[in-house]
Amino acid sequence: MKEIAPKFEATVAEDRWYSHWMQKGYFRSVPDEREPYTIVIPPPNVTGVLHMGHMLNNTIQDILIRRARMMGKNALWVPGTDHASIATEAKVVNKLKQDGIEKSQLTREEFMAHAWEWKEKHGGIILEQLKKLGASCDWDRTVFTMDEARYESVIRVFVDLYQKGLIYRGVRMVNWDPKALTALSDEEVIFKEVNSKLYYLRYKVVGSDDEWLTIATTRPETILGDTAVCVHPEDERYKKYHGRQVIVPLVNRPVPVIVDEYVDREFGTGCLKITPAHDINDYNLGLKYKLDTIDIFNDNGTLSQAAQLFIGKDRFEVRDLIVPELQASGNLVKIEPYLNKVGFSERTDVVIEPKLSLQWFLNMKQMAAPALEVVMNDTIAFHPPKFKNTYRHWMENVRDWCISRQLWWGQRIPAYYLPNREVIVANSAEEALADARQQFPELNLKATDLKQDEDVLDTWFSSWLWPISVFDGIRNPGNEDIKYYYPTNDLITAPEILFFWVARMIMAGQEYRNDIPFLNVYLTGIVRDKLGRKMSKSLGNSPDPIELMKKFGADGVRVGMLLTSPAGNDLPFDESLCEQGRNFSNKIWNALRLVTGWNVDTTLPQPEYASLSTAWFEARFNEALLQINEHFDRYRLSDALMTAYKLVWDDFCSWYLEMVKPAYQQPIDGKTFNATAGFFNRLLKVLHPFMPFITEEMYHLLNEEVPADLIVTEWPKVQSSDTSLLTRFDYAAEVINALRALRQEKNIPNREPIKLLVKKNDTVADYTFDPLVAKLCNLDSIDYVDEKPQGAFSFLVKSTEFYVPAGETVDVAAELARLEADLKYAQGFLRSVMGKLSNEKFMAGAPQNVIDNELKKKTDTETRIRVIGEQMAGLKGV
RNA sequence: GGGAGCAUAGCUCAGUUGGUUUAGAGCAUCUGCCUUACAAGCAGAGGGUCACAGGUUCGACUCCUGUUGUUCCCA
Repeated sequence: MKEIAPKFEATVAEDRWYSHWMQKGYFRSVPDEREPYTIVIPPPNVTGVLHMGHMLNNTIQDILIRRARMMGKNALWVPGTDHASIATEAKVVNKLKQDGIEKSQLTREEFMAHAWEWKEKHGGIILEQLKKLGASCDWDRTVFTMDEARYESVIRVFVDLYQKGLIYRGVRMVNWDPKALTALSDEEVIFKEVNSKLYYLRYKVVGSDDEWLTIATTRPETILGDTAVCVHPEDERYKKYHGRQVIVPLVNRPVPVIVDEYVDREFGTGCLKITPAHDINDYNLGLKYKLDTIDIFNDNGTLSQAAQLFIGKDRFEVRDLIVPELQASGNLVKIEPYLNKVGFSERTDVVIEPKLSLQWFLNMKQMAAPALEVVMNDTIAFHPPKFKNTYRHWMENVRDWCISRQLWWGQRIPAYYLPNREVIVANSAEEALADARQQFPELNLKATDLKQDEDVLDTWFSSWLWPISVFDGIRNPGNEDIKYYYPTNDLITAPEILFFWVARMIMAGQEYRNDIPFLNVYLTGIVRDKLGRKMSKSLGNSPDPIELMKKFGADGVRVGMLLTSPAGNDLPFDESLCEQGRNFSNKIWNALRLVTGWNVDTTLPQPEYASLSTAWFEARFNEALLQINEHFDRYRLSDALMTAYKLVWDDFCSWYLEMVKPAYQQPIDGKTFNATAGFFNRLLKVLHPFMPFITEEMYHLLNEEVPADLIVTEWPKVQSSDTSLLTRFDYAAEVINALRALRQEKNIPNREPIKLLVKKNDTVADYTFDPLVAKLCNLDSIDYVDEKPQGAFSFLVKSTEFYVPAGETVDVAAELARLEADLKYAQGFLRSVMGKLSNEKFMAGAPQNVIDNELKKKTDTETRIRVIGEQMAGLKGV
């Protein structure tokens, strides 16, 4: 007998076990002869702090890793962080601003020094927080997307793809962030509905006295860049203007009326102004009709010289200023309220300005085809598979990837410009110089003649190499780690980055390893609040994960996160989920207190009820373990957890422990105790991936001598057992439940023993569990009778009648009402069975086993109806 | 506007090639219990026209069509 604290002190135990595991090096993995099991973490941003999305995502990864470790695999979970160009640079710029320093005052080198300082100070916070959660990452392998190996890998890949002709530089319409002063990828633009206005403006037709074309626009300030207006070729209203010119208001520029089917005749007036420099569709029309392109904006969103008017003023200020001027000039027809979608920068939240600029692009077509193929043919399995559709849609319509960003924090593009405007792409300035000298010996180039591109690469251009670069597989493709761990097994991430991360990793894998980067992609949902809103810092609707873990324990929170989050489904988070997790911790803790509190007397023989109980639980455990393994194999982690939860709470605690529990202050026999402790150990193993801390603690409390810590013990194996006990137990459980209900209904206290009489009808009675029924229901005796006894309460299980002799009079009316309800149900059920059996087509068409089953239902139900009828007759006859 | 997904109990979800009772679980709700591991608990109970309308089939939550609602992606 051992004294166990009445409550599990989560915080203390968590710190203690985590450092113990670390000190023992259990998370460490090096290649050996075992089968590897690998996960690379989706690297969190260095700017980030742990949020609920990370909690969900990393809990899942830890569960998979811990189970794999227990299954004897060489399990490796590689941690690391992402440099997050835009977000980090913004943070550093803000921080400097607070210190009174403008980025523009600094050299690139000075700024980078500040940025690294910031990273060293704040960049590791999130990894420390993951340790609180129990994340069993191999911390010795922690990497960063901008550390030396990763930086160099990115540069090499850029050079390689450039040499393969897949990277090119071109003028394109990009999403320009006028605050961050950088181009953004399409994925970094968030469209929001905005209440704006639709301005109707009339343009005078050249060579007419009073003929006008009226256009509708949400951006009147952009008319300064107009170089055409466009109408639909079939639009009767405008046919007479084909080939004419109109005058752009205020700047009085004559522009052509062009004709194209792109125009939506129903929208606005059916007449569209064309501003090729500031709208992607207009840009394409501009290319098609060789229109002039007038860029009226500066990089910071103010108007440029080219606009002629309002020079230097902000675009939104100009929108307000230009309207009265248009009114004064007689060009404003009307203004209507209008709801439209406007793109905002994900990082700075300013309105995106479509802008023409010179950027670096990666051609995606060629790489997309094989990447699509491996997903469609399930070489890489998506969980759940419904995301294959979305993936295909994107991959079939893939567009070139703008990989340059006008920032400093990131991998600087290794392109070097020569005085003659030629460009050399090389791994280093030295190589570039050598290369340039060879190509242009006449220039007599010095190192200072080469000017490196000012821009850096998109952060995803380093993330897409992650499963390879964490093992240094770009620089050293033959190294032991990459050969052993790649391809990795499972990737756990959110569907929202399926394209710009997952798809690109698949492409990079095929390009640089000629192999997929992972076998399975598990897509988590989004953690939402009760109102269904995405949790976000700006809404302030996200609980602090660290506080949650303090309150409910890391195990409780892990269980809470998993309870209602099947793959691919959003998780409507509520603290009560963690509370449920905490309650479960408390439940198993108390079960431990019960079992360790028993006095064991090895001289005692094992009672019959106890040997039955252990045989039954053995069968039940194996049945559940089989299901749990299946759920894991199918990545149904919520279901695996729920199966374990019910196995522990219902089967082990509510049934089994009550079944074997010795009488108050009585000792338990050694055989039963050992069996119980054995079950408990196996249950702890099954729970360990979900609740690592409390299970490790309990494992040590339960066992006097622990050969190995729970974290590295073997996952239980399914053993053969007497499965017939399961159905026989279910029957006994029905009897027990009926007896408990009877006691409650008739107010018979538990401590008052009762007698049970059994009248079997047709079916052979099963005596197996009689000793247990007797123990759990405090029965004096169980007797089998042929005749219905008088003056007794009765109930039916299947078609067997059970009687409990009543000390008082039986409420005949109540008993009859209950039987009447039973009868009605049975009769209704029989009707539906008979409906099938009397249907000739059913008899002809249904398979034999289905027909047999219906026939069995028929005889069973008929017997039951007969028995109920007899009971009712008996009651009426009294 | 184009595409995809989803719709089962108050909530979150299972329901595996159509046939194991007249559809299950967890939570929540209600009723009774401080019974000696656990009130963070125990013992029970109620709760669903499987979104709607058709169709295929001996048989539909499951397959097909349409409608409505909803979410996401793309424009």
